[in-house]
Amino acid sequence: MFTLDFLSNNYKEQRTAAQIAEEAIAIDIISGKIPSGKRINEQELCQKYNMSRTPIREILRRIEGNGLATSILNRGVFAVGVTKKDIDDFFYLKSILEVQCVRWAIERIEPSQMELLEETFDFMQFYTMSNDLGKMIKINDGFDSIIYNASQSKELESCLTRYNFIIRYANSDIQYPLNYLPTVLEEHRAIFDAFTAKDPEAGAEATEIHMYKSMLRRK
Amino acid sequence: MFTLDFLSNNYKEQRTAAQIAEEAIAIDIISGKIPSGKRINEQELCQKYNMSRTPIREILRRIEGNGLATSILNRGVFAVGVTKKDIDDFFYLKSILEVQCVRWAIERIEPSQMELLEETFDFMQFYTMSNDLGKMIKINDGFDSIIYNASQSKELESCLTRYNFIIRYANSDIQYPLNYLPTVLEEHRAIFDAFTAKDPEAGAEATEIHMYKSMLRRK
DNA sequence: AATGTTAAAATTGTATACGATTTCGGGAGG
DNA sequence: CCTCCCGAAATCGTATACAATTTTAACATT
Repeated sequence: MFTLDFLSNNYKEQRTAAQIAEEAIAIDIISGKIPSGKRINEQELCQKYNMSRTPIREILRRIEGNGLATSILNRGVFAVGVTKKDIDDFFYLKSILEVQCVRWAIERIEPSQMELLEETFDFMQFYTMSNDLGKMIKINDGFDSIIYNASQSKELESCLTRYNFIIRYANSDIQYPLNYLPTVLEEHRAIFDAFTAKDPEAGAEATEIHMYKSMLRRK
Repeated sequence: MFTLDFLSNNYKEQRTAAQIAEEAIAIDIISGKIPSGKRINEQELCQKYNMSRTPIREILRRIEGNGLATSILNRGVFAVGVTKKDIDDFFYLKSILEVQCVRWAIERIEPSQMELLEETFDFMQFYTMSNDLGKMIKINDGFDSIIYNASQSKELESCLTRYNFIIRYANSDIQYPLNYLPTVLEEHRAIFDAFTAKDPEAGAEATEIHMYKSMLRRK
């Protein structure tokens, strides 16, 4: 039925146990379940995720590479948490980078991606009418990731994906006012229209407005 | 003699063999010595850096976390190179982020950091007079890193540091015109003046100009 | 009580071993 | 000559072993 992967609930990428554990550990650090600065004990993780130290250590190195931990020689790896201020920074940087992302995406988007974006926007209209918040949140993410991809900038895409991941799990909740769905639809429509008009500056401006209003919706 | 660490040649952080190997491998990927997409053989690295597979694999995981490699289950890790277009992106993103960085730095800088910045700018004037390009390049980096630090944004600091690292080793050479030193000094003076005047918007504008001219100086 | 010492326990860093999977190359069959 | 199959070699992922370092906790000294 759906041509858009991210709408399907059953859709799951094949992931190894190590990848699952990595995401879980990353979320634990971001959410503060593992407190910032705390030494992360390898043995505990071995027991918790039922693996030997070798894969656990590799996971920790990857997390370190992602900036969520630092290691000190012979003393282990320490969680690097995400403070309230960090989240503010991430939001601000996200808004700056999304503006540039939309600008590039409008300049560089390919026909197949444009089709996907059109299809996605149709779904957004549909879910706004049917008042389905859950589906809407999901498809918003899909809308964003198409744009990230269309920008053809690996760096922008990975930065923004990372920011969204951190923002999501750092319990920085969002207020959903009563008219949230139609409001956000109109914000997206402005961006979408800039894509159909192939007008990067209009897209940048619409994104700036959307980002500003998103920040206001934060608790 | 020097109170500024980064001016001393003998100054070297204590680093483990693994950290040295990691940087070397990262540079090999960035510079293209390890071609993009090539599978990275663990055994070869073991021989080259004289370690067993365990630490080599951990290094590769960290590099993976930094986006310079991807791994495919049971097939190994593959270099993710930096294309000419990637460098263009990095330059562009760097200029956007440095503008914000200066804005925040002027808002947030602490007295001790301001002293350091003043001291550093004095050295810049001195090395411009004595026409010492090598020292000037070094102290420019120092000037930048003080500002990165003063922005009090971990994310900005790590992003910009990474961009500079990649730009440096991706053989994207810079042209040094005859009047390079005095020209760049004036660009920096405009930024420095904004710090003394505590005027974030003036700093942002001066940085935008500086970034724009830096991009023009690229080959 | 506070401080310094020291030996045991815990933890990290590295090497090695081994099963599982992939890659490679030669030979059979078309 | 090309394709397919299959066994050997190479390579990867994980477990385990052991050396090096740090942490701890008890004890002695002041």
